[in-house]
Amino acid sequence: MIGSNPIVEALSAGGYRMTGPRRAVADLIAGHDGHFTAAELELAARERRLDISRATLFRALDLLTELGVVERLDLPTGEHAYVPCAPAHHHHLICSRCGRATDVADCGVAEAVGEIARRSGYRIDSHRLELFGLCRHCQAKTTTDA
Amino acid sequence: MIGSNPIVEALSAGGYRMTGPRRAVADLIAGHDGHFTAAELELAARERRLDISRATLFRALDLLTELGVVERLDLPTGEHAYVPCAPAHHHHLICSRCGRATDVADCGVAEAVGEIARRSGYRIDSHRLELFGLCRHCQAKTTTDA
DNA sequence: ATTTTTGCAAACCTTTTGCATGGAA
DNA sequence: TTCCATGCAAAAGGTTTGCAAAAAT
Repeated sequence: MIGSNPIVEALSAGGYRMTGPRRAVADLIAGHDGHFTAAELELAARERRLDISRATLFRALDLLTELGVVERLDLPTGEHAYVPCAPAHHHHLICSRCGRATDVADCGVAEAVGEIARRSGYRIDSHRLELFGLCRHCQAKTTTDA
Repeated sequence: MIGSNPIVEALSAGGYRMTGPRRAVADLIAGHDGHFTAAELELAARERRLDISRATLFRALDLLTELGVVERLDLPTGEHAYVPCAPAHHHHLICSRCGRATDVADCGVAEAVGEIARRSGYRIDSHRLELFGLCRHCQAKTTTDA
């Protein structure tokens, strides 16, 4: 967990100052592989006695979203959550149980989108696909632990 | 605009009471073919001197969402919006300029989703695809009127 | 030294809730 | 007449902002 953190790297690559709070947020996120809400992150920070004000936390999340190392997504419940991810186009596959998010390559989505464009006459500029289900691990554990 | 309104129908089919506010919301939505936020709908109601309290408006939107005649979606900006739609699985193609939303049939998305499931090992329970672009009409009007 | 970032606290915006009143069936 | 739905107003979230102090370059 010590060592290169892609988020830290993105910050310095972007010319942003490396501050305590930002580093803390970066580490918090890096040590977390599911999606998380701002509130959850705040709680995690408090538990580890990292003192980050809410405003700073939101500002950091905004920044990281802009840098593309984190993406904001909308859960089916309407909650806003964030997932760490590589700054490239991809889709998110989210486990409804453990919250783990996996980046998904295209797998034919682009083609389908092209077909939709053709049929509708729209010029499609962007699309967002969010997939929800159970990861392999959680399927195996049937409905055991929380 | 007088006559059958699918929203009104869905309400009565669902066994809900047909009240003034609900009818007003139904008409407001039916007379609007783009997406809209709760705030926009509230404004529209006020302009037409329809007196609907905010609480009622939100309650109506919830109800209509449950009935599946309206769907809540998340714009790229993070705003919550609603679109009127048929109660079946489909995707939304949204014009970034005029806000009009079109329901889109599958066009190969299901296959792509299947492929993603196969490769990832996830059991995919649901997915949501939102497409953003310019409708034919707005493409034609290049960048003219708002 | 300069510029960015932070923390605080208040403001804001959106959505929800409790409860008494009013309206549909 | 009996429930369901509404309005109000307050509360509850979630997120943003202004500004002075603190920290990074």
